[in-house]
Amino acid sequence: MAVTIREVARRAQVSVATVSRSLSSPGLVRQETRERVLAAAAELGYQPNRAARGLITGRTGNLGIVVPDLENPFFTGVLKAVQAQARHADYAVFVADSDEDPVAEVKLLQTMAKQVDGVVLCAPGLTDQQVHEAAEGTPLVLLNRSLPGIPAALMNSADGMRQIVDHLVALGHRRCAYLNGPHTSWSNQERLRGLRPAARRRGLDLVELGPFAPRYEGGLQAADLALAEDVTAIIAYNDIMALGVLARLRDRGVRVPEDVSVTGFDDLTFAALCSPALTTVAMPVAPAGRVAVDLLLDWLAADGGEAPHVTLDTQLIVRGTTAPPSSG
Amino acid sequence: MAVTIREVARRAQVSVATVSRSLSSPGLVRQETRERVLAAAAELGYQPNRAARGLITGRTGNLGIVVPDLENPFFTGVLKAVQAQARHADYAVFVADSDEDPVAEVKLLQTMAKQVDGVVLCAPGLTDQQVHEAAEGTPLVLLNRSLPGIPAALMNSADGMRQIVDHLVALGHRRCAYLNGPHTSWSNQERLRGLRPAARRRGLDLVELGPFAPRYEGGLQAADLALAEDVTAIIAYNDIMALGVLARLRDRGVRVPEDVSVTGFDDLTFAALCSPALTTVAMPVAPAGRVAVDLLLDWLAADGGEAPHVTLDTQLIVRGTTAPPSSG
DNA sequence: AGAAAAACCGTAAACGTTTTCGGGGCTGAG
DNA sequence: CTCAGCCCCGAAAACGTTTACGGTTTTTCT
Repeated sequence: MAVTIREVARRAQVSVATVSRSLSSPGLVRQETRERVLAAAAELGYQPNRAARGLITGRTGNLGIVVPDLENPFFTGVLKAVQAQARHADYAVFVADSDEDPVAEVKLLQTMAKQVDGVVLCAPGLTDQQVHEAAEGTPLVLLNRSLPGIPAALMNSADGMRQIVDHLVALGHRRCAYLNGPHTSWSNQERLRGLRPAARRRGLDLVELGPFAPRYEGGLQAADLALAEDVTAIIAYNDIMALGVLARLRDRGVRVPEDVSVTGFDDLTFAALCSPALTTVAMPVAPAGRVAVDLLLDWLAADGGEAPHVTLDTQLIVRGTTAPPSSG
Repeated sequence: MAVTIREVARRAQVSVATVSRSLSSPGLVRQETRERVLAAAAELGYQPNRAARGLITGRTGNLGIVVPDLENPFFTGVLKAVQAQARHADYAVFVADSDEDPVAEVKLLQTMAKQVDGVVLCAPGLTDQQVHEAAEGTPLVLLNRSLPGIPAALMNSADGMRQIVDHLVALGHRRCAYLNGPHTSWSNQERLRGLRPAARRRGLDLVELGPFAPRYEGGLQAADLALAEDVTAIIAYNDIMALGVLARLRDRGVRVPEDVSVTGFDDLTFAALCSPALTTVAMPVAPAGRVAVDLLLDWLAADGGEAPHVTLDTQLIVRGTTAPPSSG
C-alpha cells in the first residue's frame, strides 16, 4: 500500500541503510548516490513512517498540548501558535481538551505520554503535586503556571494589573473594585500579586469582591455588588466578566465610562468590537505558545540543568470604557 | 525506561503473546491467566506502545483534523467536538492549522496521511480536484462541503437562510440586502441557494452586495452600501460581518432595530452578548464534529458502498436586532 | 608503488507490538 | 489403550525504520 524505504532502495539500486542515511544524515553518503536516492524517493512520493522511526529512535516527533477548554479564545490563541511553531520544527501536535476536569487532565496526560516527546500543559485545575507526578512521565512545559523544576512560559499579568492601576489613578480614580476570578487559580493570584501593591503604592482604595465565575454571568452578578460599593472604576478578572458587567450596567442605566470606568483582561477579539470598546490588557498568547514549544524542544535536547522560566510582557490597551471619574 | 510488554510477561510468568492476547482479544486465553496478566499490567502501569502496534496492524489509532483558522470559533467548536468524540472511541487527534493557505492545506494533508487513519477536513480553499487527490492518500470526511464519493457532515445553512427570510417577511420587511461573503466559498453558495428561492417565493425584494471580506472590516464597509440601497433589513454573511455592520450603523446614527434590522449567521458566543443582541442562525458545530468522526470511523470499518452525506439542521435564533420596519 | 587512512556502503540487529503456526496437555470416543 | 479433537499457550516472523559493525573501495602520504 504505502511506499516503503525498501522500494526506494530498490529503485535507487542501493541498500535500505543508504536510503536512510541519505535522508536523515547526509554527510555520511556520497553526493552522487544521495542524489540518486533523493530522486527515487521523490518519484515514488516516499514519506518515512514516523511510527517505525520513533520505535527505534525513541522519539516520536510529536508534541502534545492539553487545554481546559478549546472554545476559550485564550487557549486557542496559544494552540494556534504552538501548532505553527511545532510544525516549523517538524513536529506534529496532539491536542486534548480536558473540559476543565482535573481527573480528565491527568488521564489525558497519561495516555498522551507514550505518544509524544513532550507536552505543553495548561492545567489551572491540577494541584502542584499532580503536576509534579505528571512531569515524571513526560517532559512538560507549563503555561502560565510556575513550579520549580519544570520549564514554564509565563505572562506577566501582575504587571498588567500594575498598568491598569497606574492608568486609573492617572485618570483620577481614588476608589475601585476588583472582581475576583476563581480563588484557586494561579492567574487570579498573579493578578492580585500585581494589583495589591500597585494600589497601595498609588493610594488607590481597593475593594475586593467575589470570587465570581469567570464568565458572562459572573459579571452580571458582580456588577450590582460593585455599584453598591460606591466605586468609580471596576477592574474585572477578565474580558468575559467585563462584558457581563457592561451589560448589567447598561441595563441599570449606569453610563460607561461617564459614571463608572470598567477594565477587562485578555484582550479578546470582541473586546475591541463591543461598544464602547473595552479597555483591557493584551496577553501575549501567540508569543507564549511559541516560547512554550521552544522551551520544550530545548528541554528535550539538553536534558540537564535548570528549568528555565520565561516571562512575557503584557500590554495595557486603552479603549473606550475608561475615563476620568465624574467630578460629582 | 518505559514499561514494555516483555516485562509484563515476565512478571505474569507467561509469554508476550499471551499478554497481547489477554489485552486485545480476551476469548483466546484462559480466564485465570488473563487475570494474572491484567494484574501484572496494572501493577507495572503498562500502556501499550501505539506506534509499535500501529506498525503491525496498519492502523495508528489517530485521527487528524485540518482547519483554516484555529482562532475562528466556528472551527474550534467543531474541533472540540471532534476531539471529544474521538477520545470516546479511543482515538487521539492531530490538529493542523492551514492559516487559510491552500498550498499549506495539501502539504499538511500529505504529512498527516501516514500518521493517521483518517482526517476530517475543513478546507474551503481547496479545489474539488485537490480534495479528490487528497482523498486518494487518506480516508477523508468533509465538513460543510459536498463532493460525490467522499463522506461529509453538512449543515443546512440554506434552510437557515430560508428561516431568516420567513422571519423578516413575517415582520413586514419587503426589501432587504444580502452582504455576500467570498464568492468561491461553498458556504456562501449554500446561503444563496437558500436565500434566493425563499426571497422569490415570499416576494421579498433582494439586493445582493459584495463580495466582502467575511470580517469585521467587511461589515463596516458593507453597511454604508446597504444603507444607500434603501432597505429595511440587512442579512450579513456571518456574525462577524454583522457586528461590523452594527458598529457602523451606530456610528452613523442609524438605530437598530428601529430603523433597520440586521441578521448574522453562526451564533458565535458574542452574538448573544452584544447589545442589542444579534438575531442569527445557530450552526450545529458540535453535532457536526461528532457526526464527522462517526462517519469517518464507519467509513474506515466498512470500506465499501456509498459515501454517506449527513445534513444537520440549523436554527434561527431571534434576538434584539430584528423588528418590524418603521412604518415611515 | 605500497601502506595507512579515510570514505563509502551493505548486512543484520534492534525497537515493541500482533498474529500465524504449531506443540503440549487434556477430554472423550471407539 | 489409542487416537482424534480441542483448548491454551509459546516460538517466531513480521511491520518500517535506524544504526553499529565490518567490508570494500578510494584517497593520501611517503
